[in-house]
Amino acid sequence: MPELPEVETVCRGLLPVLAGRVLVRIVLRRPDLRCPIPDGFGQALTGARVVGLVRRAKYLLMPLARGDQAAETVIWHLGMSGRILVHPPSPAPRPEPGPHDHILIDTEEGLRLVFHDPRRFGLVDLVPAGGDPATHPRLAGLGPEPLDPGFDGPTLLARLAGRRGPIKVALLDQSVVAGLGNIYVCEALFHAGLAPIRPAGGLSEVEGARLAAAIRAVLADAIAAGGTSLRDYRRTDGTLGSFQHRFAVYGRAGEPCPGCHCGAAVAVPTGNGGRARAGAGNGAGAAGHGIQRTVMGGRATYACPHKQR
DNA sequence: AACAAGACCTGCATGC
DNA sequence: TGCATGCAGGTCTTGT
Repeated sequence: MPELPEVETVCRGLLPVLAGRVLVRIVLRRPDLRCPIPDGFGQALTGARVVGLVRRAKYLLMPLARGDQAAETVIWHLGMSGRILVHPPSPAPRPEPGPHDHILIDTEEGLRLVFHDPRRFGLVDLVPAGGDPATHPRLAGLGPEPLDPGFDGPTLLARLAGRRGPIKVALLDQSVVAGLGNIYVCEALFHAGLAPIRPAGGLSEVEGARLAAAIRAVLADAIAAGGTSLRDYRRTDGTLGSFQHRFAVYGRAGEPCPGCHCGAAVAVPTGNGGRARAGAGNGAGAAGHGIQRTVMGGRATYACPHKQR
């Protein structure tokens, strides 16, 4: 689930709550996430102060300090179903953690941070004290941040050069652009008017500029909406994001295209809150108009074949 | 280097 | 109602 906007939303929610807090108690309830929680994780956090919280791609980086000495940096990834929730201090005994609450972190002031991840595709790792997070193996190969001021058409085209596979698949490659996932790739390609099947390295300068702008616009809109909540994602206070109500194509197989309105006369709304049923989208009128679902790179792909070329 | 496919793990919706 | 099946927001590994 969590793509760049969701991780950014979590980051913005956590930062004011956590900055400056001292961590006093760490409970690892389930060590086998996607990767084993590193040895010394609890010791590294216990007694450390949270200096800040930043996002890089879909990762959260939480630098720690001891006194005025920089200490380790915690790396979080939420995988497909991960959440980080904050429970305020409570005089009453806390409820027993649920089966998927894998890491509990208490602060000096009695806040509790809970890392919850049913599918256990998430991970945590540590950057050693004094180390540069950018050189960490999981971060070193990441492409440019699409919301950085320097991200534009030429930057994107340079990353795509030489790739003959579909643009849809290339944009999911975190070494090309960092932070995009299946939802926002579908949405950005729609707004750029580009067919997902187009060879990645074959875009013109104009198309590259359009795509870069569409990526930035979609991400900015999604962040403003607090991210997308389909099933698992929650903000740190447990509330839902709302961008799922603004999808143009994702999960809308069989519905009319919101751009060119093709397929409108024979639309078959999915009526299930935005999640399309597998195989839906075949009844959208003559000549395949309306939003269509295909599978590309093993992932569901939604597009309007009329508007996106 | 680029690409395709499979694996990881669990919960949910659907269909029978 | 209960069971089997397929699908899901991500990333890594393996093989071509």
